[in-house]
Amino acid sequence: MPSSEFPVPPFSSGSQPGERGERVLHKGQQTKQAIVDAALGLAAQIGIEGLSIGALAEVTQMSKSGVFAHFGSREELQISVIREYYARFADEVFYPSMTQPRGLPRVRALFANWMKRVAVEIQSGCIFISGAVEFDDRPGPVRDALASSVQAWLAALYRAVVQAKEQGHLNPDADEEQMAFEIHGLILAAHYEARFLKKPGATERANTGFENMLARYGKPLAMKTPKRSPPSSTSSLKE
Amino acid sequence: MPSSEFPVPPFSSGSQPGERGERVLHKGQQTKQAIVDAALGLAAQIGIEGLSIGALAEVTQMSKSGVFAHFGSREELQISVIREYYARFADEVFYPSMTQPRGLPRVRALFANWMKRVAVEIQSGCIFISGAVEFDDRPGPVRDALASSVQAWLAALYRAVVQAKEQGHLNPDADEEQMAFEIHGLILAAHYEARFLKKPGATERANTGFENMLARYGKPLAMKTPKRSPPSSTSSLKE
DNA sequence: TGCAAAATAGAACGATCGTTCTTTTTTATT
DNA sequence: AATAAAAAAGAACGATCGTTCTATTTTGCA
Repeated sequence: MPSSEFPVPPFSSGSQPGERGERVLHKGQQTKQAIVDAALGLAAQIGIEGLSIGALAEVTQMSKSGVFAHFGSREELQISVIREYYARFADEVFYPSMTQPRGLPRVRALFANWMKRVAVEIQSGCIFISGAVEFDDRPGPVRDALASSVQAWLAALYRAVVQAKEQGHLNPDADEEQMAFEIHGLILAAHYEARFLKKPGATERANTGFENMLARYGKPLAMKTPKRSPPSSTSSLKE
Repeated sequence: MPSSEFPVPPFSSGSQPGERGERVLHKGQQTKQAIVDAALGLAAQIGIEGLSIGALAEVTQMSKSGVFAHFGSREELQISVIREYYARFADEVFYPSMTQPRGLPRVRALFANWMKRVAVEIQSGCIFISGAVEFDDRPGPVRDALASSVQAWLAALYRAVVQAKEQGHLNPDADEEQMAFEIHGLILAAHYEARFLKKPGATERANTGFENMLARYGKPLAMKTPKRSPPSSTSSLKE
């Protein structure tokens, strides 16, 4: 029961064909993957709502109905895109950070990897941000997939902060939820000012803000004397 | 030359009819105002891009062409909405804060009034946020109107922080741009977590973050001895 | 190699979009 | 009250949207 896992993809997935037992890689599934890839790039730029089957057919050099047949509805296409985005986010940000030891190092890694991704998304766009705006007032399965994805990620970040405090890397009165909130704010501000306002130096400001935050919440330097760290039952850095 | 003014509305307004000399209030102008009002409410919910003339005609009980005639194009309608939103933002957040004395009190007022507005926008939506996402990749006059509006506001916030440092209310090595950036992040995080994720307590977290920030950047308590404040040439709180 | 199944294409649907043009109604002024 | 101007309505346009249905092509397996 490894608690370090990124929560099981929080999608009420309608039993995706081909994800279960079958070993044969049918042609349809690989073109479907190609469509999702193209849709992801398109959705990052113009948003999940802006995603149209016609434009997607043009990009993939297919017919509208050919594209459509793989999903059965636009909503299912949108959810597939969110699922793919979620998986990549986990691969690029979450899992690499898990190689770092629990506590502050892992929190730092999560933030650093997140920022590395933000630097790219300043050009390409971030679905978790644009989607939040598009679906904040629009209930339905797409919104649910989006919200549960974001919540899974923010929960993972929060858990890492909690562990940092447990490890004694943070001030005992540090509020973990508050820290996660402020980190989130730094990312959002960087994205806003860089991608929309095209203001330079936004990512550096986010990094500075993160360091400032750690200086505030981190163990005060006066107490930096190495006292015996409480031996964690499950030692080492695995989880 | 009052430098405290919210910058002249940064719109390359094509000489709005009726805004100049004429005293007579023609019927058309007041229905146009009614349309803009309705459009503002609609745009806050579904976004500036989601704004459609058909839906707007339904809300205002008019014909599509009747609505359209007042603007000549959808873009001009969108810009009118942004202009209106900008004016209301100035009236609700900026001008009331200017009654506070220059320095930290005014910065606090700006943030407090901003948060007061955010509390409402969590229900109704914020055009400066949704618009940023919608137009971060879409050049044109609408984007220009939006960006210059946001920049004018952020510049006003920045100026207030600079003044706070000038007044000796902040640490001498406090970075004003960094502070404005972090404040912006707090607002964005509050909006994101409250409006999209429906997580409770987001506005309180933003307030806490603001206080934390002031505790970090503010004058250290040790120096709290009331030294003669440098007499400002233009005394009092007017500007 | 043949043949069923899967994958893709093509055409058409109703709906909505912004916009244009024409006609009718309302307003403001003499 | 008459009249010209302004405001609003109505109808239609081409385009795009998601979706459905049918036909064609491609694939994978016997």
